[in-house]
Amino acid sequence: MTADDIKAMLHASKTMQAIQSEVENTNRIALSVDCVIFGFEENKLKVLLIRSDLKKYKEKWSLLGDLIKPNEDLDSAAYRVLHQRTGLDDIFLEQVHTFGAVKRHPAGRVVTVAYYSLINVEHHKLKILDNELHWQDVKTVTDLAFDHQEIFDTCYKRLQKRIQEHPLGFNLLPKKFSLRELQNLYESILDIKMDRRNFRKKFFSMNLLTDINEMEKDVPHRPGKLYQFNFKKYEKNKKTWIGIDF
Amino acid sequence: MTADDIKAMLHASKTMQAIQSEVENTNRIALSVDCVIFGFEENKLKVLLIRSDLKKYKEKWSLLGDLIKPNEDLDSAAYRVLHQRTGLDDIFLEQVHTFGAVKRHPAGRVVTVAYYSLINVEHHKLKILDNELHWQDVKTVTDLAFDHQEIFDTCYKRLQKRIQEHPLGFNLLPKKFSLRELQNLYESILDIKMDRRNFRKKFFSMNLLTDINEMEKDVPHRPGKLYQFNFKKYEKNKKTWIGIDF
DNA sequence: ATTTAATGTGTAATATTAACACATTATTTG
DNA sequence: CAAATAATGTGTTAATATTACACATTAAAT
Repeated sequence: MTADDIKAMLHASKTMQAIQSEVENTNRIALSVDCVIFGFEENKLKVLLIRSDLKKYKEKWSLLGDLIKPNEDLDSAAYRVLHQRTGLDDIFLEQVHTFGAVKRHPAGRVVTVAYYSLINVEHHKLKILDNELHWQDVKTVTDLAFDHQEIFDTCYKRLQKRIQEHPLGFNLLPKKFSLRELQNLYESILDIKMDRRNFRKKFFSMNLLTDINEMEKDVPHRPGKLYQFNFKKYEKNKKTWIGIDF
Repeated sequence: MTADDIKAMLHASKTMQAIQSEVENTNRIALSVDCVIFGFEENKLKVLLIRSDLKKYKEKWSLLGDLIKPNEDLDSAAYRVLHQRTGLDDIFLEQVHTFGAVKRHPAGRVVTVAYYSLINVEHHKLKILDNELHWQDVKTVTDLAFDHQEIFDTCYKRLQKRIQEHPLGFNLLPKKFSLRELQNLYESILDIKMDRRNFRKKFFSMNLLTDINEMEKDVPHRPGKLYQFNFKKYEKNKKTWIGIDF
């Protein structure tokens, strides 16, 4: 579509002109993205938080976010925030919900699009030198700044749901992992205990794991086998996942 | 929080000032809501569409939407659009996804928050006098204006998923309905055939239906019993719903 | 009185999920 | 080097949930 096309369209439609005028003038709103960045460390599900900008919220932590630029796609903005903070590309990212209460942010009307992402903590460990940032156990996240607690809760619930429907968990693990690590991951995310035999049976029956004939090293007990995630057969296994009720 | 509090905060934080300035000036974007309004009529799942504003898209249908006002909550904007078009209050509404590609709308940068809603067609039949509006069978929705096809597809998939997890379907039915109507609804939404006996067994076992001791009237065959939806026991039945795989 | 088009009902086979225990192995400790 | 430790690895049975399937019944229409 050329500029002339657009002009022609605009002249052709009164309604359209009205929209155009509104778009240009009064009805614009600041838009941001906020990312709930999950990582798995020390057998705990953690979230990356930053000290709040505002004096009033100085003691509180908040999610990582930024304003969306006028020429930037939503997802690009979310990726930008992630890349800036973690140095990682190619990150799992899912849009969750848009929060737009008029008074949600003290700086004025800011509507925010919330994403969560799953990252492999090992891959970017060196990047968090900044002491404004830290990884926090999700179980202890209770009082974030602004409406970020609500955003976090919503994203965490979404993750809990998704992980029972799709094999997302692998994004949080190193390339090679043991079944214990995998089960710990699920147990941390869902905050439940699972039966080891049934868990193993389930994953093996789904053909998602490739046995790479390596063993764990430097563990103070009998080492377990290491596996890799096998994406190939995933599509065939959409039906049931981990049989956990909420 | 008083105005002075805000002022104090703003002076206290350089970053905050920067945000404030950006919020006020350059980084604002037009925001809209678009609603995929579902209705159930003649045993078909339908969607309410409006003829497109734009000359270029004159032959195409589009979703109902409007710009969000600077002092309006997101959900309020969606409710407003629904109320304006259907005259109904107290409508089932769920936010689905926010679409924000820079070039998604020919009128310039407009980010849109998509909702779907479920309405009882009987309740508002009289309101659609406007010939710019019509109900269209979802099966024939193939070429909407702008990116509305993508929005529609996303919302329809969400509905298909949700209806297997929660008892939303009742929002589309009259207060009293037969099991045939209920099953037709599920079959239309999911675009599958279901076994009648198993369907009935499932719903009865969930204690969601109240037998009101009335029968269908004016049907050209043996009339069925009428039921009402019973919300009371819903929370207890979160686990399984209609056992359909995707 | 017959045809029509639906309602209403139960059981058996299959698949999935849940519960449950013991021998094995590498490491660490005494 | 023997014992203790802390994990891995493995199979079966019971309970539950899902699927497949057929015939008598009823009210209205012809």
